[in-house]
Amino acid sequence: MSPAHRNDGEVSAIGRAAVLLKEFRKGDGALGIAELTRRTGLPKSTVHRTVHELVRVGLLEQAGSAFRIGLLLFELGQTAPRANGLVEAARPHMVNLHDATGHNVALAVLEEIEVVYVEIFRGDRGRRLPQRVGGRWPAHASCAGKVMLAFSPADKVRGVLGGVLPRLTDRTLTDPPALLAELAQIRRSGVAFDRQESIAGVVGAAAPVRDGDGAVLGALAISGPVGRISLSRVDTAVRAGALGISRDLARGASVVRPVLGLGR
Amino acid sequence: MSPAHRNDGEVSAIGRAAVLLKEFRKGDGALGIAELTRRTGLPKSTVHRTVHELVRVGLLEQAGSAFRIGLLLFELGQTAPRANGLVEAARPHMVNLHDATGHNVALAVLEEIEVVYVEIFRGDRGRRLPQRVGGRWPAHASCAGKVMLAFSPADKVRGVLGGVLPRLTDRTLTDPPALLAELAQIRRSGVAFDRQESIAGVVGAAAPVRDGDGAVLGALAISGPVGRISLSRVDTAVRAGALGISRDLARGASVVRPVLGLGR
DNA sequence: ACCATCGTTCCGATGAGCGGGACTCACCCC
DNA sequence: GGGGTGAGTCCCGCTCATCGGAACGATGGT
Repeated sequence: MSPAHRNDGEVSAIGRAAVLLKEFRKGDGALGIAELTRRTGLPKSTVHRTVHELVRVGLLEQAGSAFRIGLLLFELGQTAPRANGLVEAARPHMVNLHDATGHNVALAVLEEIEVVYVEIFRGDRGRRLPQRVGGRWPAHASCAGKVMLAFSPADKVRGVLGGVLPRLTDRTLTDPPALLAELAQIRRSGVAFDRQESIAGVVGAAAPVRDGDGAVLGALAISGPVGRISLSRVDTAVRAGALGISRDLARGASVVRPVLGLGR
Repeated sequence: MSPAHRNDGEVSAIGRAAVLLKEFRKGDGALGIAELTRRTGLPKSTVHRTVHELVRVGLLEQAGSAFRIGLLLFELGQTAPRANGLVEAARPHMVNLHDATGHNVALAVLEEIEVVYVEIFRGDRGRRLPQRVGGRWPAHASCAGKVMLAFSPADKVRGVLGGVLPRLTDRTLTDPPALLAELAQIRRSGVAFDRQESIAGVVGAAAPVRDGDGAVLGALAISGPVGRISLSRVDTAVRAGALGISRDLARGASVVRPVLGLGR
């Protein structure tokens, strides 16, 4: 009822729980009740009750008087199907690319207006890159994101362009017409480049990974420090890698697990 | 109020949500409303409402008329702190062991009466093993579980012995006194063996991984098909590997992230 | 045309969740 | 010692979101 609207429109108990869980994405480790209260703006007693409930069901775990992600979440996250089949098919190709180039090799999927990295092999100089497996990045400011947007239905792209496009570097494309032109160009060439649009001093290239029906499931990207990486050379490598993954996905057909049950 | 008690004592909305989420651990991919209703025993309309709420907050995602783990869960699972620092420290040592032996190399932590595998490198013949990253296994029927139990406080062990100890093979230790004697022996030797106690035809050895204070954080295990793996030889390798990881953990001290922020 | 099974929607009753506020510690600084 | 600050915990009356039985529409196999 307060005129100021909440973070999201969270009314349900589950919504509040999700708001609390999301605070742990930033990877700050363990958080206390007061810290969560401050960050979420929820009433302290609500945070207290909800967090303890989350501990009871195993989604969080208690470490002293602070709380952190529980192993149940780790367990559930490992079974995320969209990531799973894709990563398994991609890994060998990613290793090859990583060995051959020595640069950062990443696999990402598109979620709303952001990309989520599902696997990363870091290059020699890549230890300091902020991208993490499971982390997010604005789609318009990443070659992986741009290539996935380029092959997305128009309404999805419109959704991205509708919001504000954060400017991460002075080269980030934040102008909708410019971005649309770039996407059209990517659609023609089949590859997207990041020319210091995400991080100053870092460039990269990305190509789409498709399933047997041609639908784009994700993107393979190679990136590295400007000067130490040749985009024209990486261009073909990343295309070949993405095609290889796509072919394996089409052959393996069943994105379903090849694992045997033995329940539990 | 029904005399028959539910699966767990779930009364809260969060509890019901967790019951639903746990159904996805088995890795069956996408589940429909009716399927979830059947498995959980919850009323259909409750399942419907709760699942759609979970989709709204991003914990699940909708694929046609079925539902599956959402990327938010993948993301949260990746930040599970207990697993994270440990895996990062362990990975190089695990790769070495894997290259040197060609057998399955696994890293596990203890949660209640089960182990959770946080990283696995499969050996040549290991494709068919049912253990998965993020999967669980009864602690008493695994060398990794036994070695962690051996160095756990007595009341934790009592909790394990209190319940029923499932018999996975005809060699599984299910007799509390026998198991206690085994744990004492492990405490003396510092290494635990699995002599076809978890899976017929598979043997292995495990050693504890400790932090700087000597507290046991997890266990490193090597396993392989009986006959193709020599326990006496693997014994020393797994001890050395576990010590190496422990040393790196103590040096790296801060189990905290070395990553730079760049929020979101 | 029938039946089975799916997902969806409705709606009255109720109790779980809500949250303001009070409480208890532990700690630090006058 | 006294007073402040900020932590986690607890209480309790109000109320609104949750609950779940039941009805509904869509689908598809026989």
